[in-house]
Amino acid sequence: MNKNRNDRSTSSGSAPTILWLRKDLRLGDHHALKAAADRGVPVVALYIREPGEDLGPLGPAQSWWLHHSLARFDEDLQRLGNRLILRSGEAGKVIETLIAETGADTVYWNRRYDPAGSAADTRIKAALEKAGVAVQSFAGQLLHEPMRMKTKSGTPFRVYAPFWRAFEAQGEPDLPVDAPSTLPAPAHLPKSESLDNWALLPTQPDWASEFSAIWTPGEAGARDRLERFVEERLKDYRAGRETPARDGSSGLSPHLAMGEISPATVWHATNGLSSRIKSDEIVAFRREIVWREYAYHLLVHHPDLPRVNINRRFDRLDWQGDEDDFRRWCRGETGFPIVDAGMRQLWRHGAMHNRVRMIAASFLVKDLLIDWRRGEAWFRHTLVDADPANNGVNWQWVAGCGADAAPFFRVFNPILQGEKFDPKGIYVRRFVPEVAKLPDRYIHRPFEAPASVLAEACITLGKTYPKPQVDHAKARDRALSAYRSVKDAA
DNA sequence: GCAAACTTGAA
DNA sequence: TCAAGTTTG
Repeated sequence: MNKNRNDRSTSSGSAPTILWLRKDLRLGDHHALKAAADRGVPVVALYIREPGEDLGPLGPAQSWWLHHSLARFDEDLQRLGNRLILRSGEAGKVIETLIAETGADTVYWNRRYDPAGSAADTRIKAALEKAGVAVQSFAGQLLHEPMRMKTKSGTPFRVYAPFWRAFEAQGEPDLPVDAPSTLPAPAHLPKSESLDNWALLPTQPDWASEFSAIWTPGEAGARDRLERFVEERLKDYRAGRETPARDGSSGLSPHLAMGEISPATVWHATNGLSSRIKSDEIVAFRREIVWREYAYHLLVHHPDLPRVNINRRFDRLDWQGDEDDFRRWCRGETGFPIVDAGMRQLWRHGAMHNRVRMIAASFLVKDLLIDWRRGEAWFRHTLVDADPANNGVNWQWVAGCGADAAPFFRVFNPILQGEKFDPKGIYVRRFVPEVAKLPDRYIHRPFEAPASVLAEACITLGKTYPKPQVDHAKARDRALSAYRSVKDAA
């Protein structure tokens, strides 16, 4: 710990390290933070509100999350004897300014992998090094570096299964590193902007009112969520994650998206449990963690994937659907209860059950024939777990224009999917109370219920609950012919 | 160059 | 049963 200090003492004394934090607001398993602590000089912990990311600013749901995450992280830093410094502006300029203010001679950060972010980092690193500042970047947002994995022929993977096998062949991911016990601050802390002035919380305060009942942003909340998941839900993961009413998923995605917990921490929390929990369940969960790795692998090799069809043949697809169609989907007024339940859960909770995401997304793309990019944008706006890689990759998967060669005729039937995965309508009734009194038999198809049943359930279709936006069978045929024409044109 | 394989389906 | 077409080893 003292070695570095002695090395530097002749030139720069105890010039501080700037620790630039991004979507890695945690103390545990944070390689840049650990390395900064180990230097034994004061650390300036910096978070920059940058003007534009690739896809524009964070959506309002994730901005709500960021507000609380920054506040928690500042509290955590205070326990280590430090504070979080907030600044706005173009990152390179902000760091230069802060170097001038503090006399820092070193900048550390954890790498990011979104195309705009990593390109910016490369530029900033070059500029700082030219100015004589030492810059070091660290891994930690992913289990393995996404550019490292290659097929036997040296190309990037396009298909998940072989990617998974190659991932497994790399052996266990590195163990997480511990949080440091102190992180000394400089004698004079640089000025910080005020978090409240950043106005990250929604302007309609009632919008996010339910978020805080469900989510606890911050590292402690993430670790608590992980612990409870491993204790309670992992043993029945495969069935639980397919059952919207039970929601057996881990709920870790927003924490991972903000870097409040590292994937290595999550991975290794599922080690050493084999006596209590079947290995099939653990593998199933790990495969989901590795899907995130795979999404970043694709994003690195297809930097425009959030906007551009990976399979360019789909550029010619003749999308339909008007503003009103789109608005009804956003609001959960499609007339298909499972879709509406999902879209309303999204609005109320900032998240939607995985199975229902597929159903709702398929409905937008196939039944309404609306461009997947509009759905992607809405999800980015409303999801607390919006992730530049996952969101684009999964929308492209649903739309059929992604890296995999899924059959184009796979169209989810919202009625059958509802009956299969929410047979008792528990999930639907929770989010679509106006159909709650329907018997199970009609809960996913109110438009087929006899008049007497509707009357009994106090439903007037078109008034108390919407008529179905499309006839699914016809919509399916329309989608198939649109997709077929793209195929034939090739 | 060939065979096997491919997250999540519908009728 | 149907019905694609590419990726990977």
